[in-house]
Amino acid sequence: MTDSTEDKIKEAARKVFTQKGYAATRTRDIAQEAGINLALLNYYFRSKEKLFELVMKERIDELFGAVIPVLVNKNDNLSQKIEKITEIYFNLLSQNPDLPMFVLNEIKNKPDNSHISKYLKELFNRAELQEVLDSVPTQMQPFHFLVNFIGSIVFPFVARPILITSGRVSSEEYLEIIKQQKAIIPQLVQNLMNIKIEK
Amino acid sequence: MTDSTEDKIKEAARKVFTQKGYAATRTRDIAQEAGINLALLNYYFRSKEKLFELVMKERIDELFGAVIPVLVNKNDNLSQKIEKITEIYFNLLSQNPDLPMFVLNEIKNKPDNSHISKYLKELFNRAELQEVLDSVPTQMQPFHFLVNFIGSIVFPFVARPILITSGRVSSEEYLEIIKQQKAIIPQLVQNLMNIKIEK
DNA sequence: ATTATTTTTAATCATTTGATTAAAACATTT
DNA sequence: AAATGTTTTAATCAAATGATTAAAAATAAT
Repeated sequence: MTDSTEDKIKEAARKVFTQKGYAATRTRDIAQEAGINLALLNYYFRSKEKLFELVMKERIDELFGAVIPVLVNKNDNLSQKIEKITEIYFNLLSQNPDLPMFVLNEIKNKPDNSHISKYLKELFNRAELQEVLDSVPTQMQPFHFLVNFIGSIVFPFVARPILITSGRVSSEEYLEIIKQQKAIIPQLVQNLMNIKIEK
Repeated sequence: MTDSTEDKIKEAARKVFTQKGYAATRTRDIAQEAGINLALLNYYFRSKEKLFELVMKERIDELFGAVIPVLVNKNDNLSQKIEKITEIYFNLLSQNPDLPMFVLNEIKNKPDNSHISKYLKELFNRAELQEVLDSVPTQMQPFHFLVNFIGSIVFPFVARPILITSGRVSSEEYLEIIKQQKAIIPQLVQNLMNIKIEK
């Protein structure tokens, strides 16, 4: 617990921004969460906006960067990669259920933030990604395949608030759904590769 | 174009709230969008919060209510219902791409708003829904099936901002993905029903 | 036409909010 | 220990924001 003040603020910002989103977050919330004087936030990070961009980059890294090592690894074949990515994502999202919604929503809200969009472009245009996508035996566009694969992982997490709030699913049942979803992903992906596209 | 003042405000609120979310929306934005004096917003709707709840209910209705008639219709069998629901959703979301993210996000942000949660509970606990779910021949929980079905429709829309901003997909290519996604939904759903669950 | 009622406006209020400042407290160097 | 540099605090600012008010304008009722 001997975090530097700077780290305490960044950590608090990460938590509050992710939970409430940029617009609903008050710099005072962050200061309180970090247990520091409000002025220190500006002393270390200049502005709410700057602090946000920092956090946002880190969260994007967390969400997308985690799979890069797997994609790059030449020892794994496609189905091994898919298995590992699934494993990584279910762990990551179980620990950070708000993460995907946060990133999706903030990118939607500020699509023209140059820092962030530049960062995203770099991540999504890496040669390694293209290489793996090219190796997918599918009739649909490889990127379309990716959307479905990732969607089947992410959507149950994004939909959690509505499932719980609707009262249709208890917290325990929700966990059961997540667990089962993880188990069936290999089948879902296999089925995806067998999808027939009519020309 | 002879909308009443009240309707003009509600329409503007619907637009701005959906686009920017509750927290980022300024009542002045709504007033300007509606072309009315700011005070009229409070005159007709008391507060930002009240106006928001009104809009939110309508949007929830739009997002979930549209499929009720299809579910209820006794003349259609399951695959016909799925086909019709797919059709309805792709049309709805093509016209309202921000709608699902808005609803998902705001419910996440205010899960304990009593009005809204009560409304959601009613929608999700209708007997008709249960009846249809019970008719799905699947090894997974019927509600889990629903999450995957709806996810394969909604996720491509939720992911749009990130796909476009990443530069990996042009607007035209995105439309192509959506179009193809719609076309393969019957296969996806069929595959879903064939998923094997190990006990 | 006059009065009453409803709708609209401009001005203003009280809070909230992001940010700054000047001084204090603390740490480091000489 | 004195001087210098860094971090922290309390107080404050200016702008933004949701909301109200009192008067004006428009509409309806008598």
